Amino acid sequence: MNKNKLFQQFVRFTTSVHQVTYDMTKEIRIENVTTVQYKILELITVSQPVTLSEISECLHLSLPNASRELKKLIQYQLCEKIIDPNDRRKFDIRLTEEGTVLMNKVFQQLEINFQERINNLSEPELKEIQNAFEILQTKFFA
Amino acid sequence: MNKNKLFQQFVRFTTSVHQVTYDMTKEIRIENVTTVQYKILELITVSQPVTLSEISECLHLSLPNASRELKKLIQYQLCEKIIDPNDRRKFDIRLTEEGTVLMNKVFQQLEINFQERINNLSEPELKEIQNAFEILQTKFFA
DNA sequence: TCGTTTAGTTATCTTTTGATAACTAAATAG
DNA sequence: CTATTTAGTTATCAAAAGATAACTAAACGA
Repeated sequence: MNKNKLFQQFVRFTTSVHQVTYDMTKEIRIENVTTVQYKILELITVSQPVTLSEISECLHLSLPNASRELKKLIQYQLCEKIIDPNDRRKFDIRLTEEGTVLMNKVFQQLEINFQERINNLSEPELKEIQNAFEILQTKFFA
Repeated sequence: MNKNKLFQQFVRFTTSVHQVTYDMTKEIRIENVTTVQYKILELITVSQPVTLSEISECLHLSLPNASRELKKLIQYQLCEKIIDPNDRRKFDIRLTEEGTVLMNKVFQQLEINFQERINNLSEPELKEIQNAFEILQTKFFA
């Protein structure tokens, strides 16, 4: 196996992934919510409940900056803190009712964009793609 | 095929890709070069020669902002304009000697990071990965 | 030739993001 | 019980990135 060729393929591939995910999300813009704030919402949505430290780590934000941005999302009533009874320094963060409704809409739109992309593919092709996701996820992007 | 499951797999997958590419590039920091400027350098490197409009479009920068950032890269002598003789409004952008040396180093480092990731994989696994890249690139992220 | 479009520039302003210091309050460890 | 660590906050400053208006100069089209 030519590992340099594989590397070049990897570079092209990741570029495409970034391009496509950008295109799929670019139309999604929530009022008053900046890019970073949206990323936080996305993270909460998929791994709720989450602590501030986790947000900070996953999104590579300093704790002060994560705290500041979260504060705004709480002001907008899109998420809320639930203090951990076992450790009152910590708290879990969840979407509010309103935030849940909003993020459901967002993910529905995302899924529509996704379905459009795979619309013209045959059943065996879909199987291939599923398989490819799985292989890369477990063996490379683990 | 359960398309909703596939969508969820896609979401997890793209998250991982972003995570891994972030980790692989985070240590790379060129003096005085900001994130956007680095993105521009990367683009020039892989698709040289390139026009300002192409940079603007590919990186989703307005033309004025792209122009401003490019100007700085030219000041740092990392790239240069080559005016198109057929259309003197346009120009091609290329890396300078110095820029080429720098970006070679960057890509070498990237490749080292990449090789480390695939180090523990067997030859058949590498083949699988190569195949997975190819399928996703041609059938999904095209 | 003249108006229009294209490609890019310059200047300016705002918003967003990043960094850091100094802080509180709770938990934990010796 | 005290010292330290952990988890997060608040305030402040600086840098980066985004948006827009007004511009130049070349090319193009009728």
